[in-house]
Amino acid sequence: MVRVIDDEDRTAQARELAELLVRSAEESKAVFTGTAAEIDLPVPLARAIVRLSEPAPMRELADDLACDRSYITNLADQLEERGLVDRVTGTDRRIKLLRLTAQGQALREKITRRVSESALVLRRLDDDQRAALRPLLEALLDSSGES
Amino acid sequence: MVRVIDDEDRTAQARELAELLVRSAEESKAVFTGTAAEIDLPVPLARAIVRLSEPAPMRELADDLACDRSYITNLADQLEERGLVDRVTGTDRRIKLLRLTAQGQALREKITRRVSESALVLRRLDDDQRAALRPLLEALLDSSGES
DNA sequence: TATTGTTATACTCTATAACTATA
DNA sequence: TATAGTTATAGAGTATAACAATA
Repeated sequence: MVRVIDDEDRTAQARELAELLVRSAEESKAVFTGTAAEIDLPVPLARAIVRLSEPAPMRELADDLACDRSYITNLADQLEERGLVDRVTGTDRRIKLLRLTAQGQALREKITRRVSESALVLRRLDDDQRAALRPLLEALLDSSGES
Repeated sequence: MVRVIDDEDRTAQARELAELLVRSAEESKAVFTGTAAEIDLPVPLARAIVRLSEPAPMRELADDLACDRSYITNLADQLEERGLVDRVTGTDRRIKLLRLTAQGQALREKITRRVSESALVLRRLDDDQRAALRPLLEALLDSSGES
């Protein structure tokens, strides 16, 4: 008895799989959201802090977070108000680096530690499962085979 | 030579994996977003239409889409303006069912067909890869092992 | 009294366009 | 003239609270 998968089945199953994928990612993101909430920090600010492992030009942050420069100004203002970053003028005086304050660094460590501890990929998958998952996601993301 | 994975490695790799997962889902969602754009329909309206395979109480839709009842009213207004749904009073007269019009149904079919055709899980993974991916995502989502 | 849907309002996230300062 | 950041403004998406109708 040969296992045959016709196109209709395949499509229906693919849809289910895509939904699973999106839900998995959403649950994973929920861990981050929850951590940010515990710390009483809006998610966008938390995301910015995590990227600031070292001082970075605002422009660079805009590229990293895939958003407009003006929005980074907005985030920087909020982070500054909370005493979490300083703006440091660069040697090219047009550039401003965002640098975590001591308080900002402490918060960054807290966030990354908590997120790591509760990451779903750690809590729900074992080493083998993680090893199996990676190449599949890489194949999914690999745009070299783009149609 | 034994392959040892210490905790620090594991955490770093898990973070990478979580990022891959989120990016995969985002690319998958981008397919949906692109389809909605082609059809000139805001994403939330497209999502609602997809759920309406058959008439459903607004309340139910709110549960499905995990949002507030008032927001469903908002969506329903927009869908109605576009001639894509009707509001049908239920036998319990408090309830209103959202029902796709002929035009709405046609649009729904167009959306689901296009999304299926361009789904990343179909275009980038083969049958075996999809079969391997599913149980991993299920393990990730399985909350029975919740801590 | 509890539930469904509606209204008015407001908040969060993010972008666009025009601007200033520096290069 | 091109680039970095800023300002003012606007838009999308979504929620909260108070309300009306029905159960």
